[in-house]
Order: sequence, then structure tokens, then C-alpha cells
Amino acid sequence: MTYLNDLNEEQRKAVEHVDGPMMVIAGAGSGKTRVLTYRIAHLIELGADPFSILSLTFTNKAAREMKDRIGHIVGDREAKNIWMGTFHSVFARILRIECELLNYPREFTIYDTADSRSLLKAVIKELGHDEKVYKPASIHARISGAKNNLISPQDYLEDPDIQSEDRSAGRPATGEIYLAYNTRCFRAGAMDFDDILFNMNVLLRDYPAVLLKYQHRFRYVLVDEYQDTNFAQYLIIKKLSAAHENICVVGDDAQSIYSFRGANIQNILNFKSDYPDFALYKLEQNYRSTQNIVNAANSVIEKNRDQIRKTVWTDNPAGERIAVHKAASDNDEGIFVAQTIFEIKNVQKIFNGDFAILYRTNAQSRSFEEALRKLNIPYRIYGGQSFYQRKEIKDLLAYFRLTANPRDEEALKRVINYPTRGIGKTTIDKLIVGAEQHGVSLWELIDKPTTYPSGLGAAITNKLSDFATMILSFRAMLETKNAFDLAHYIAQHSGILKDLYADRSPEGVARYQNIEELLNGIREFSEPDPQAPEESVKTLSDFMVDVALLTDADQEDGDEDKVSMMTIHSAKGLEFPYVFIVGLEENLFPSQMALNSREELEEERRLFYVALTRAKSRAFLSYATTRFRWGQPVFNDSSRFIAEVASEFLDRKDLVGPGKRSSGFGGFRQERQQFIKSGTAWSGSSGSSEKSIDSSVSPADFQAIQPGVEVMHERFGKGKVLGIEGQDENKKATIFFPSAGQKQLLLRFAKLTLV
DNA sequence: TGGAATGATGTTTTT
DNA sequence: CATCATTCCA
Repeated sequence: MTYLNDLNEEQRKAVEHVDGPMMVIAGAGSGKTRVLTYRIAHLIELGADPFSILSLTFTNKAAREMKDRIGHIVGDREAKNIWMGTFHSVFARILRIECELLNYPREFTIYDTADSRSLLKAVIKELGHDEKVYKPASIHARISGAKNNLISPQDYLEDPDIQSEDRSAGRPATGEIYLAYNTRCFRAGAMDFDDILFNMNVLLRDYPAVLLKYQHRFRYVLVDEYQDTNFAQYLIIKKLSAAHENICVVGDDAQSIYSFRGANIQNILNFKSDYPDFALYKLEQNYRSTQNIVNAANSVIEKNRDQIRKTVWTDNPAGERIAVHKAASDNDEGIFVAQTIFEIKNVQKIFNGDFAILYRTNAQSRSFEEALRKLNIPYRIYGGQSFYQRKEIKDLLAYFRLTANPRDEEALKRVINYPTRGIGKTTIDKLIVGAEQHGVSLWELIDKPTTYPSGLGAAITNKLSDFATMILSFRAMLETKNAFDLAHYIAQHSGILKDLYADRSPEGVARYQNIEELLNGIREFSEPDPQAPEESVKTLSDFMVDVALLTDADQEDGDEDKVSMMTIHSAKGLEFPYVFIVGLEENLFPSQMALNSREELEEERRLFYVALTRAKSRAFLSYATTRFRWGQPVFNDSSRFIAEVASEFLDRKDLVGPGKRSSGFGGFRQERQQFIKSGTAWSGSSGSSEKSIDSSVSPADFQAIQPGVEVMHERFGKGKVLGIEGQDENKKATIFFPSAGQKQLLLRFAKLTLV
């Protein structure tokens, strides 16, 4: 058990705690993951059966890493058998086993957010409500909140407080929508994300035998990021660990950043009352960051009223101060960050992977992408539009879903007329009405038109029956073919592959490649595990089990060395030597939406704390005085969070007047004043000393565009300039494109290239 | 019915 | 400035 020597005293105590409830309050960077992994490894070393350990994490990635690390200590063979994963994936797995008790099909679908919203939208329309009043997104949030607090549609409708809330919000029909939505999900054999937790609770509440079975199975229960659990999760954990009470929760109230999703710090307090004799371990020594970073972070989080006081400290070197940069625009902020990375990399020998750019909202990634691309620095964006959210991927997956579960309404609506087969909106509307009348899924109407007559014409009925035959033919192969063979077969015979191949535009080619990538992924999945070649064939339903729960961060990282870009939320639990926290402006970070209450503002502050504490050796803060929002420039003050950092830890380069000191972090150009001068901002390349690498025309080159010149446009192709009018930013060119005819284009928007 | 053309509308954060 | 949704024509 030499691994115990890697631990400090408090960590070691926590790891060696075997029986009885325990809580670890772990400051940022204090080795919380290490405690969790070592404790599990230790349990196994002491003889615990891996199958009896349930370990819940927040992301799949965290689970995988933990499993790997445990594998290094006790061997992969053992580690493989631990019940480890996210709440959603572990409980979806259990629900797959037990779903028949709840009258869900074995192959129930998991609706992602987009599916939920789309179904909600349909339901709202069908009930005759105004989409402007009942916005699917906010209704979804409301329903989600109810489910996370285990409030069923019936409870919801009967609760006078909730009803009066909805009435005063001007949305009295929310409960009715909730009920209809849930009915539709159930009829489709589908659960949304929140249903997974909700139904798990139903299972444990209404089926004592099941409860007993899992209580006995899970002798040890461990929960990571406990501060981010909501009520539904709390109750599941409590029930599952009730028999043995070997429950270990690890968290940090200062890093609670998911209250908008129902996360409840209250759970930490509940823990004390549920297990009065629990053991508490506090990890306060930070091993990750320099003193400057740790102290800076402390000086900010101190401003929060709601917190469990603790002292995070470090033995690490003081390190450099945190540099603050002011940029003139979002584009300049991108250039600044890219340049700084470039220069640091030149001076010191480090990897791209040592850098992270963290922002508040996904939409901010654009300017960094552009700037990094120009300097040929490879990057990877986590989150945002994930691979699985792309249209072409969702389309193909919808066929897979339908094959596994034909009742899946959202999948059916998505592909019944894609590729086009003459089944239009009117037909689908009639089907929905018919399904509602008979109280069955859409599929029943298509599959058994004689049992459920829908009054459609013979021509349409034939088309529908052809579609049904196709799906049934896929379905017949579900158990016999392996996942890849069937997936490929479906891609071909549904017509998707052909449809995408026909589109030779660059985007079309990219879509085709995405499909290939998906198929390749399935091929890998289908290959027999060399460790256990005896295992049965991996079918497409096996593949589909968890795809809805996968996110972008779960894709293989590849071995390429890249700069990481992500929201602060998705950076939780990660660390990087160099961290840029960008977009530090009022109304952006803290978000405009969070300025209404102290609680919300404190959550933003915790978010800033999380961001800062990701950095190991250096952190950089930046803000832009102008930022484009909906195509309009917006001016904001710098974020209050910068001012909240005790000044001794900051290097406020942003306060130095322009031109006075411009060395930057190794040679920075001065602020770009000419930008502000004109009052109107331009998008596209910033007209500065760096010449754009691609040859798109920067403002300085407007004059090169003269009547008679031939130019290239991204969308319209080659064209000839006929005339020029207007001045400076408003310069407009009349151009004739053989492919698109005569167009008037604003030079500052049109990306033109000289031919 | 399908596609193109035009007009509203939206940016927190995620399993 | 996107994307989406609705509208209008073939």
C-alpha cells in the first residue's frame, strides 16, 4: 500500500476511512480527486468487491479518468467493474434493467434538450397556447425544476402555491402543458434528462424489492461534486446508501455553480442532519497553483456572504502576478490572447495543451478561433455545438433511434420526410391528431392503419406504409447484425448517404465526412473487446444506450497537442498551467441575468473563483471595451470581479495609458485607438500592423477595390466591380456575379478577395 | 409539397 | 449577425 505515502495527513485519514458516513470538504486544487480515487483503490485492496462500489461523478470524462487512475493501482480488470459514471448514465443503466416495472420499453429513448424543446413546442401549439407567452425554453426550465424536486404533473396541478406562481407569471397553463408533455414522452417510450432522476426515484419509492436489491449491491457509495447535486439526486443517494450507510461525499461549496439547474448547497447541510455522527475531513492545502493565484482567488471568494469558511493555502512558489489586459474589441482580445500564447511558447518550451481559454458563454469562442487560426495554433473547443448535435448526425441517429424504438416521436418526426418522400406537414399534423384521439404513439398509426384509421388518402397511406416497411426491415436486423453493419446499412438504405453526397458544397462535404466519422466511431465500438472476445455481438441498440448522454467532452481527445477553449462551467475539475479568463465585462461576466439578486451574483463570483483556480502557474484576465452583440457594438465597463481581486496580486497593465508602456507580456502593440475614433466599428480583421494571413480585404485595402477589378466572394464566387459609392466604413460596391447577378455589398462586411 | 426568399428573434451556464 | 420560422410561389 505504498500509494498511501502520496497523501498528506488529512487526505490519508479520508482515504483510510472505510465504514460509516463521511464528508470531504475540499478546497480547489487540494487533491479531492486523488482522495476519491485512492479511497476506492484502497477499498478494493482491502477486499471490497468492485461491483459493490457505486461512484457518481458529474461528467463522463471525470468518471473515465478516475477509473483509469484506479486501474493503475489495482489493475484495469478490477477497475472495470466499479459502478462508475455520471448520475445520468448510471441510473439510465439501472433503468434499462428495471424499466418494465415502470412500463417503459427496454429500448426507451433518452430525449436530449433539443428533443424536449421540440416536443414542448408541439404540445404548446396543439393545446392552442401562444408560443410567445409559453416559450418552450422557459417552460422547459420550469418543468425541469419541478422534476428535480420530484413534483409530478399531478402534484404540480394540485399545488396551490405553484399554481398561483404560474398565474402571476401570466402562464397559468404551465401545469397542463407539463402533464401533456409527460404523457407524450411516456407514449413515445422516452425519458428526458430529468426523467432519469425522477423515474429512478419512483423505482426506489414504489418497488421495495428493487430498493433492497440495490441497497445491498452498493456497499459503498461515493459522490463527487456533492455541492452540485439537486434534490432528486440527493434522495437517490440517500436511499441507496441507507442499508450500509457507507456514504462518502466530496465537495466544495465555493465551487457550486449549478444552482440554475437545481443544485442545492442545502444538501451539504442536510448531510449533517441525516448522519449526525458523520466524519468530516477538510482539505485545505492547495497543490495546484502558485501563491499569487491561490491568494487572489481567496481575496475574491471572501466577498461572498454564503459560504463555509475555510482557509485554502499553498506551499508552492509565489509565482507571477495575474496580468490584466484591456482590449479595444472582442477581435483584439482574440488577437491578444493568441499572440500571448504564441510568444510564451517561443520563449519557454511548452505545449499548446498547457493553455486554456475560459469564457462565460459559448458564443465568445469565435474571436479566439479566428486569431489562433491566423497564427496556426491548433485549438480544440469543448462544449458548444457538440458533434452529436449537428443536424446530419442527429438525422442519422434518429433513424437508429427509430429502429430501436419506433415509438420515439421526435425521431419519427425528424426523419419521416428526410430524405423527402412526399410526406408533408399536413399529413403529420393529421397523424398527431389521430394519435391523440386513440391515445397511442404516431408509430401505431403508421404501422397499423386499419386498427387506427386516420382518414388519410390512399396515396399518402401507401407512402407511410413504405416508410414503415423500411423501418421494420431495419428492425429485423437489430439483434442479428452488429452495430456497424446495421448502421451502415441504414445510412445507405434510408437515402441519407446519397442525399448528403449529392451536396458538393464545402459544407455538404463536411456533413458527409461527419457521417463517416460517426460510422467509424460505431465501427470501433463494434469491434470485439480483445479482453473479452467471448462477449456477444455489440448491436446497434447497445450503441444507442448512452449516446444521448454523451457530450463533446467525451469524444476521444486524440493525441494532438491543442489549446483548450471552453466555458468556465465545463472547465470545472480541470487544470492548466496557463489560463486566460476572457470577456471580464459587466453584463457578460457577471452575466446580465445574474444582477438581480445577491444569490445569483454570488454564484457568478464562485464561477470566477472556479476559473481562477484552474490555473497552475499563470493566469491572465482580459476584457474588451467594445464587443459585438447581434451585429451591434456594445460598450461595457470592466468586470467588478477584476476590482475585487486584492491589488497586490494583480499586474494591471490595463490601467497604464496607451503608448506609455506597451511591453505587454513580452512585447505588445499598443491599444488600437483608431478603432474607437471612427465611432462605428467594423467586423473582420482588425486593421493593425499584422497583415491578415488570408488575403481578405482589410479596411486599408478598400481602395484597391475599383470599378473594373475582378473579385472573389465567399458565397457568390467570382465577380466584376461595376461601381463604388460611399466613404470609409460605408463604402459600397456594385458587383456583377455571373452566378448570382448584380449585388450591392458593403465592403466592411463582404469578405472580398482580389483575383 | 418543396424550395427559395424574407422577416423576427435571440446569448447564460449542462447532464 | 446568425439562425430559425413563416410566407409565398412553382
